[in-house]
Amino acid sequence: MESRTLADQIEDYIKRKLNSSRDGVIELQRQELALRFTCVPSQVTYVLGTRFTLERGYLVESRRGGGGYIRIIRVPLNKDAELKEWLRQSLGDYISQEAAAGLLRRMVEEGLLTRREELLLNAAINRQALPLELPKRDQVRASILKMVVLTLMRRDFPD
Amino acid sequence: MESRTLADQIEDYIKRKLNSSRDGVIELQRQELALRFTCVPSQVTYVLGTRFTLERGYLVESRRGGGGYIRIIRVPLNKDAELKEWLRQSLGDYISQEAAAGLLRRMVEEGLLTRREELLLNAAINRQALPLELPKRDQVRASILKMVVLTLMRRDFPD
DNA sequence: TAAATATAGTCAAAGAAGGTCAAAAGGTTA
DNA sequence: TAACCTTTTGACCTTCTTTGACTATATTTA
Repeated sequence: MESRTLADQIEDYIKRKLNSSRDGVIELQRQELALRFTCVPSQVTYVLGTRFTLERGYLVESRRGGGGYIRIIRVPLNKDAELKEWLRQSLGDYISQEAAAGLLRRMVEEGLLTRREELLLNAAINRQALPLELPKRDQVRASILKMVVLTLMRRDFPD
Repeated sequence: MESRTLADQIEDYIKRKLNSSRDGVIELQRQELALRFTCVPSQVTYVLGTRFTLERGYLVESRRGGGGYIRIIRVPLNKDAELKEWLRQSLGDYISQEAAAGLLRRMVEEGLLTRREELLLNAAINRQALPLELPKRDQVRASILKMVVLTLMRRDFPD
């Protein structure tokens, strides 16, 4: 498994908790997590800031002071207008390999792509697959992804 | 046969590790290898870039920062000399959209790809998805397809 | 209500990888 | 030997993680 760093472990822990919550919402306390993983509290903040972003489909709310908490909400994307809007916004004229991989991963999580499809498309937009200089490479990648998304949204695309 | 440059030794070492791995996937750390061979880390990068290429049937992934690693994946092409030859011939350095579509279709017929995967990959290598001038476009298409095929042949690729 | 307590947030520095690029060194070949 | 290709090195860059000092805000208590 991919829990090489503390941050990865904390990420996994949170995701497990989210999975076992019925409504995709959990609350936790920063200090408690820090104790559980023997780290400074800001480590938790780091994990939230890098892994539980809106781009990746999470909303994080919190409150300070006594009785404070951090609430993590998995944001569902309902297959239509929202999804298109999200894709339109995420997919600019240029996109890095990392951002593209993030988009594909999200699509898998939303049930739009299978794991196999993700791997194949990741291969197709991989740096090594696009022997181009840098502004151009990110541009072509964005172009490919747009086409893929359009295809995916065609009425006659198979389930 | 006694070339024995440092690069050759490192190459051999990595290949031995790959051989003794169960699934043709290993992970290593650049710095660790550099220490083992008493060389600068970029020497390892050089070996990877010259010996563990797509053409030779290897995929290389990596991650920076704490917990960083280099993952080397060997695609078992030798398993199937025919397939290898077929790919070498069909999939040259350049390939047209039509020929590429033919390959994908063939792969579906062989049970290597699903219909959905074919549609998505066709979208990805479509003329419109590759805003490039003509010699280049066919070259990038060939590159993408190679990457996709290699990915498909990874031992750890899901059924 | 003021002070104490309990949380969470921010930010920058330090640490831990890997990447890039070009020059120097070493080999091969015409 | 000159030209060319491959290997070796090192300086510098980018990305990601960990840590801690300091800040902000909410609740509880005196």
